[in-house]
Amino acid sequence: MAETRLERKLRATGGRITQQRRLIASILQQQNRHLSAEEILELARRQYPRLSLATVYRTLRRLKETGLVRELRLGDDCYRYELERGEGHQHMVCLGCGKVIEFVCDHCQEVHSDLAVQHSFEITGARVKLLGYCADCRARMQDQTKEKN
Amino acid sequence: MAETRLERKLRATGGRITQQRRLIASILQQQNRHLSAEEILELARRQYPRLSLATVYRTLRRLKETGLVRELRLGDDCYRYELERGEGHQHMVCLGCGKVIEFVCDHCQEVHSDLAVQHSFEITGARVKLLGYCADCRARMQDQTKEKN
DNA sequence: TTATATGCAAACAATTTGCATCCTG
DNA sequence: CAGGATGCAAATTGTTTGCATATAA
Repeated sequence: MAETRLERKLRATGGRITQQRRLIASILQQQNRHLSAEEILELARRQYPRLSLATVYRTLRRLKETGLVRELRLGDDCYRYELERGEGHQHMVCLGCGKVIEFVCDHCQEVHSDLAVQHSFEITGARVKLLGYCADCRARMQDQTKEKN
Repeated sequence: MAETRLERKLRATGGRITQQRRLIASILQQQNRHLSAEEILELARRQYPRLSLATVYRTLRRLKETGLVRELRLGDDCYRYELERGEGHQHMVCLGCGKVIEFVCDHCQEVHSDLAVQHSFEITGARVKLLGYCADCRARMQDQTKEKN
């Protein structure tokens, strides 16, 4: 259970297990996608209306420090959070519609390791973000071009 | 000359060539590293003291749109800007001292292209950010551990 | 019981915007 | 000369913090 993992990690860093923390962790687990603090707040308030945004941020920071949560930027100016799943997935972000496509790339990881050795750098985390256009948006752009002719 | 390239690009998108824009572009060119808007302002004001931060941001946005400038996030909560050099370099960011190591990785680009094909995604830009610790910081951490013994 | 977590409101920092004025084309 | 660009100050947005209160251990 993620609950157990959460509790273990929190206790290991001298933290307490509160309703709020459990709730936020469970939301990240259920949704299984990069949520913003605001989105987490909204979802969490359905079950616990008095939750504050400050607590969401504080909890996310804590979970990030324990390594349970991964923090990223996808292009809209806010941090996004997702449960660390350990498979090191990465993201493609469509500049047309904002859609985010996840992918796992073992090959990337090998290349990164090689680079790290070359620069005597020790990698603790990698962020790959491919910007561009998804198939749908490209199709839409095609259509619009046709219309004009 | 970059001046010419700047002028061409700006005109192509219906923009005007002003002292401020020229200055900001030349700073990015000379410094040849990821600067924040504040840093650019500070450098620019040495030559043109009445420059405003708003103009810096507006100019950077414009240069980004024309493809002359690349915008990135390196971990300190502000955007950083660098002249688009076309060789698609990427960054390692040291979590200890903030140092940024640049690297060029042709192999990465190949892998990204393959991924794009697989997901029928069209890549217009790639951001790879490797987080971790540089050699200096690791050495320092070693020393500190020794001290305690 | 006591230190950690919370909620609320206020504080902050980075970026954007409205508007009168300036200047390029 | 007209419309885009600038400077200034005010506004916005996302995130953090201070403090009194609540709660897990």
